[in-house]
Amino acid sequence: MPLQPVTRRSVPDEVFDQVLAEVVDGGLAPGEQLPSERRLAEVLGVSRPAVREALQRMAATRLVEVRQGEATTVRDFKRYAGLDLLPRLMVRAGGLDTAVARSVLEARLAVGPTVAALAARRGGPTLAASLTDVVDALSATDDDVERQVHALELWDRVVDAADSLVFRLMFNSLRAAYEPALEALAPVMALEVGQVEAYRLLVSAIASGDPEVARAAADRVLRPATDAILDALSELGDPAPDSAPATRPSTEE
Amino acid sequence: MPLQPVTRRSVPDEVFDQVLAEVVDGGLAPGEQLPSERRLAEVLGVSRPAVREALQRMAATRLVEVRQGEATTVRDFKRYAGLDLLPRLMVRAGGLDTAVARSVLEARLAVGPTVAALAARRGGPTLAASLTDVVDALSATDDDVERQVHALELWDRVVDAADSLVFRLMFNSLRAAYEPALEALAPVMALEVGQVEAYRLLVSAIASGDPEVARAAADRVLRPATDAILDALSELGDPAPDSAPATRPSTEE
DNA sequence: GGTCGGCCACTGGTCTGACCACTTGACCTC
DNA sequence: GAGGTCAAGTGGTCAGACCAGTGGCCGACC
Repeated sequence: MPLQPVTRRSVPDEVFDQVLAEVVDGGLAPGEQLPSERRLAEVLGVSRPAVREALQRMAATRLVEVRQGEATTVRDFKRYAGLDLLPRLMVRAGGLDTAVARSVLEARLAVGPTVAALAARRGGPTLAASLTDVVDALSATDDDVERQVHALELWDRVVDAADSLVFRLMFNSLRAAYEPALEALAPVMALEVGQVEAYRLLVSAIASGDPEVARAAADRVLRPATDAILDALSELGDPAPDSAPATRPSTEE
Repeated sequence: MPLQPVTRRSVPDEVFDQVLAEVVDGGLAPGEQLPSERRLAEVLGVSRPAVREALQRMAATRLVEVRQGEATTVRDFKRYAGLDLLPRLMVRAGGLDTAVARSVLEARLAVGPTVAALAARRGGPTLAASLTDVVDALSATDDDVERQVHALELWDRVVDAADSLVFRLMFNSLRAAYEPALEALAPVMALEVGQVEAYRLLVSAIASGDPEVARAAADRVLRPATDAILDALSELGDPAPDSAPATRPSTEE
């Protein structure tokens, strides 16, 4: 294997990940108190600023609550965490969390057509050409990874055309969860990104300016792969074999 | 006015907000370089760890890119920021951003019915009673703020019943943007949270277990106020009067 | 003259140790 | 017992130092 680039994880990143895992995987229940910054620093063998930086990021993500003079307490992440936490939850305990993957697909199927409809209503005169360019690029390659990249780019432009900040941010969050796994997903996504004709229909539907036609076309693009993967997921049920098992026994106090 | 609780903003918070405003309001374009941490600390009159903490949070939000040995550069927040940034974007430059508010309403109208449909499909036998409790509480008060709180609680439980993490996180993000403005929104939301009957229909539709009926009922709850507010927004157009004008002239380098 | 190499200035990364500000609860006084 | 006081522990902040990369300058070698 050709010399992988060295990944340098910063100390605060490391701390953040450890505490996050503890919170997300249930080692620390909501309401529980974290060790003090000094104590954590001592236990983890790092300086207090490093711990502090990690905890502040946790607080910014609404995963813990920190108040001066009191101990830092764990919040209920399921109730308060934002969509930005999605990437971290996709791969809980060392493997893909199938329940989370399922819900990503559901959300995609629900939101995609709506975005396409908005894009149809609001897209400017140059939109059609812009989208066609991307589909041309998509159809020009046989590589499933490249196709996924082009499909993402297509959706990116559709989202832009929809001119709705919330959908834009949702898309960004979902992409952030999706992109790291892009190569691993190539086999399962091949079905979707291979349907060049469906994409072309979507583009012309959006260009036509009819929201409902665009909505239906988007559904046609997304549904086949969504259904197929959902079926596959429900078949293999809960366990996620293959990958390494959980590695955090949470014996720590 | 009865002695508001003192708000203590931490130094890193303050720095974060300032840099964020600079990035979001366009004072710093994507690709531009931020001053060095030392320089920023000097200019802002705070310590370097404080600046550092703020910049790390900016990086965690994907608003800047920081690499050791190089200057920290601004990223295109519209392309990379996640849904968690929404609260900060709602009130750009001192007033409510109407374009953002519009898009929140659109998203709500698109996602709400889908969530209701999922809840109908997956809700357990105890769901109906749980939802009815909330609607009872909602109908028992005349105060529009309280009603909003109950409506939020209702949606919270519906989202729980939908059993889909992504929608859960979306809801959390949207709520985080919505809750701070809850009191200010009481007048405009009165129309929606006043329709007790529509909520009751929604609950029974979800309880019936028919996804499409639930979807329609949710639409009926959300659409009136959504349309009304969207109309009002498009009438008053771009300018947002009343509130204080922008206060950051971005003359700083 | 061109290129390679090292030096240097500058960036972020991390640590140490200190002090401030706040909360809590025990204790002590009235 | 009610009140205030105080000490201990928490997070908040700072100053200063050093480590670790990056990129450009510049001289030495080919």
